[in-house]
Amino acid sequence: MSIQKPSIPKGTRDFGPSQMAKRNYIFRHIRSTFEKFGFMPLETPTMENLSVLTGKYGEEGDQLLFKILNSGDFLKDVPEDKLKKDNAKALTFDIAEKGLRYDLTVPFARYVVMNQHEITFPFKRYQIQPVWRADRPQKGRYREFYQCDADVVGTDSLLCEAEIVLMIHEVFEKLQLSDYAIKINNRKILTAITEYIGAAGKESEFCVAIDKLDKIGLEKVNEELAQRGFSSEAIQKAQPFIVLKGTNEEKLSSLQATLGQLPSGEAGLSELQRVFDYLKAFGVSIPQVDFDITLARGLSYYTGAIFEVKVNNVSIGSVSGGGRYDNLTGVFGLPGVSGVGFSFGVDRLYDVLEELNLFPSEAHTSTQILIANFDSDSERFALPLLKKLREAGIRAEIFPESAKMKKQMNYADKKQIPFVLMAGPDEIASGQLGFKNMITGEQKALTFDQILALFN
RNA sequence: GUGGUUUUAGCUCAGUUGGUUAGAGCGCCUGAUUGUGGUUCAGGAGGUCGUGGGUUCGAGCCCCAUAUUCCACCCCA
Repeated sequence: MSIQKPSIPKGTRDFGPSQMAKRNYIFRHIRSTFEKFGFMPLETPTMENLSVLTGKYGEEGDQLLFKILNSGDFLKDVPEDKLKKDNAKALTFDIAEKGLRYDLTVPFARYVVMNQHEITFPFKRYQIQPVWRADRPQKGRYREFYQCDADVVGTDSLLCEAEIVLMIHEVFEKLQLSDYAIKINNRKILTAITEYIGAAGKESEFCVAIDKLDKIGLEKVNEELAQRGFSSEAIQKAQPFIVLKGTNEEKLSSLQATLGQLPSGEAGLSELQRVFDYLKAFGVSIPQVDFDITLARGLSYYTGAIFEVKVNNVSIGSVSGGGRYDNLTGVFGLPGVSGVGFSFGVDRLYDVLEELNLFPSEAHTSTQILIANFDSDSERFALPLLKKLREAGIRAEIFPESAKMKKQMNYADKKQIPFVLMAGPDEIASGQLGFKNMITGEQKALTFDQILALFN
């Protein structure tokens, strides 16, 4: 057998100990925030039946699904005529009946429908699991990445939207991020705009174009609108909306005169107003909240509020996003359940914190005390001490063999272990153990109880 | 999915028009120092030049294929 070079699939990564320490630092803060706001954990299978996943993310999304090849002779029951060349698409559902989850929201909706009789509504759940997308990878864009979702289903209350903003704010505060924007908009407002400019029904084309304003500028956006079949009159009428400026309140009131006349506009504007009112009622001021009329978001299931969070001055895209979906469970046979949720992208948050150098040194939690191993007698002497250290809640380990002191010290240094405990023949005889601080290099002779007392 | 880009030691990178034995810094190992890391000094190991083909007397360098990285589009966390 020839030796093969080991490799991992495109767009996936290994996470070593120091990376895991930093990732766990992010997970910790997100999880504790979700729990503080009353969300309960949920996990769903890595793979779903393909029929659960398809058709939920638009045509583009379906193409990004990873499909799982059926076991056994997967061609056995495929009709002859489907096996022709250039027929891969039609063949897909015959040879793959399962797929890897693309996000956490659709599996959640599936779970809600399957467990509707046990669930007490409103149902608040959080879910931290990896998702897979057959995207072309780039920086900050992976084929396997973690999402941290929090959703509430079974209530229309806009209090949920306000609490989502609060949770984002809290997590970012804990991660010491302050220069970011929580962009918020409402699908109903976008609908109203297309109606107002006389292009009703062309909402998604409109969204795709204006979503790029930041990136390509007004002129190109207008070009794109024209390309997508908007009349010059419609584009003209859309201008005031695209370039809308001012505070969130100013934007809302200036839109009242135009979009407020339309039912969808009225609904969208008042919903947004309610969210702002709730935030005010909480007594917090979150200057990062920005009503951005050009925020669109691609996922087709959003119907009300939409969110997106972007950290400023970094090379990474949005790190969080979400919105309200009025009828996600409808396709699974449970109509009339409204939900709202959002998701943190841990992998992108990681890249952001790394780029801004914001990981605290406490992010690495390693061993606190290493016990040096001199010989078999000292090893035997040390084991009860090691047990006592651990019982006191101290992260401790003994070097597993009586290697050269140089090697053991080097091990402690590389692993960033702050203290080394010396209990060799001399120390055992005198009862005074050597306790070395690896940061200062200072070494003291102390009894074991004195050492324990330092960590109480 | 479309177009481009990257790949040479563990890491970051040099490598001339195709020409002998492919280099550096850092890291790693050994010793100075058989009970002390991080500093210093001396020595050492480590490469199928992403992979598979091709052109050539001769390929790290040219050609083809493929993988991978990153970028733009598309879309998104």
